[in-house]
Amino acid sequence: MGGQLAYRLDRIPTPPLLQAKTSEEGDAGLGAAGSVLHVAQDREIYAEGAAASAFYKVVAGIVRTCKFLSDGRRQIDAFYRAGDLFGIEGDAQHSLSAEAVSDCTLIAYRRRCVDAARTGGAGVDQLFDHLLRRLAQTQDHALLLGRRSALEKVAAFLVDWADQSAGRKVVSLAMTRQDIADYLGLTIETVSRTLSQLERDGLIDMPTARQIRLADLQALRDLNA
Amino acid sequence: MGGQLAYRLDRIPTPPLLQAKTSEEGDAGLGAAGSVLHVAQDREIYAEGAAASAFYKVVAGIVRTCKFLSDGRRQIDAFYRAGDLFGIEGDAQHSLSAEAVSDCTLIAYRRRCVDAARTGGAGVDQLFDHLLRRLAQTQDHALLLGRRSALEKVAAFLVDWADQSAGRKVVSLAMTRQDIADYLGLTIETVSRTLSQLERDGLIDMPTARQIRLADLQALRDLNA
DNA sequence: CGTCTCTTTGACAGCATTCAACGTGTGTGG
DNA sequence: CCACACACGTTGAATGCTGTCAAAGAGACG
Repeated sequence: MGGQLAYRLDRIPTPPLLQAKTSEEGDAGLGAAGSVLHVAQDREIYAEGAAASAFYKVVAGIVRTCKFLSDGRRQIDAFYRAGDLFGIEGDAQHSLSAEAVSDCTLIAYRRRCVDAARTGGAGVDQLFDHLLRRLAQTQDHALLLGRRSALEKVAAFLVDWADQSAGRKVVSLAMTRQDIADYLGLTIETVSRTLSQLERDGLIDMPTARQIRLADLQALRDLNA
Repeated sequence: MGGQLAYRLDRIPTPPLLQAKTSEEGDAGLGAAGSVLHVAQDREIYAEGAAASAFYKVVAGIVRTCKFLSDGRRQIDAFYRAGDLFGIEGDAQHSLSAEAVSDCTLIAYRRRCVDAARTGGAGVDQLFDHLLRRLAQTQDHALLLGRRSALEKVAAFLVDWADQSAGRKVVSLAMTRQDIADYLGLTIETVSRTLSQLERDGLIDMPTARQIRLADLQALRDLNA
């Protein structure tokens, strides 16, 4: 567990640089104005511990939220896709950092929308739903991290990602093997080996490394009985 | 990962049997009446998937919430102590099961208190805080499960538990080694071995298996840099 | 004092990691 | 158009951490 240091520290992204555009637009759901911004691939959106002055909605692209240990080990908490909210905090500070997996378009909302909702304003219900769903997802993730084998983890990841991809059987992975590994609590090599094994066993096809066809979706699901 | 089946299935608790007393008492915080009930050690409070008709506050004793895989593998999500709330769900069903680690006294609140709060009623703020705190804790737990070694996990558990025990240096563990293992994503043997190693190294003393004195709290904290 | 559960310890096996080398794909410049 | 660099991904060999299987120790309780 020691040798990851130099290796992993290399991967820590550059400081935040939000190339915000000045456009403003309303948002029916939250009833609050938000400013659109673009973030380049691998750029940090906010750091763990940074002031939580805003939260975000993904318009396009993929976002990851993660935590780091002091020696560079990383745990990805979640990937966010178009339509997802992230960065809502109770504290004044963000408890995770957020980074762009691919080039992203986001809408930033002012934090006080959350505070307003908490005291009974509009959007309470929506925020509640979001928090409850995130909590349930994080609990499922903990079960996966604590009690599943590498094979089960990778299968679960593929099935989840496929479900979110409108049920299509070919999933396009926006993230690297390193991202997948840090999401599943594995190493990049184990992820790669496990995918190869799934392909040998006929459960998946990999036309390219980032394009995965789920040839036997049922078998993949069964791995997570 | 296979041989756990028969072994683990033995540990699944008996069906719910809430020996509710008929007393009623007001609760200043939530502004809602709750009924007091007692649950014996290892009894189930509610099952995963059961109707979430109520949520609970711990008056005395320790509660665990957990998830099971179909083969009996268990992941404990959290331990709750006097004053803690648990069982608040967005869905109609509980996403985790809850069990009494020790004999417990609880207050059950009607679920509609949550629904009322969601639509802007009293207690919104309190519920929000609870959810946000739980989410942050679960995210930390995921980092521990995914990226920490056995030694780091056990040290983190002891430090956490000590923090919650009013900072005293001698912690009384209400739970078994099996509970600790299922919380940390380890086996009972690894937990035991790791505790023995910490004792050999002088970081802790174990007068009894359930009484642990943190002899070198700083060193324990340093294990989780 | 025996029984039962919980815990500890030992020996061994196996899965995931580590370390290392080799492919593969893409973009750039000659 | 090809050569090269570079990042990303795959594969192999060996180590090691944690799990598995087994047995013995320690308390609690009747």
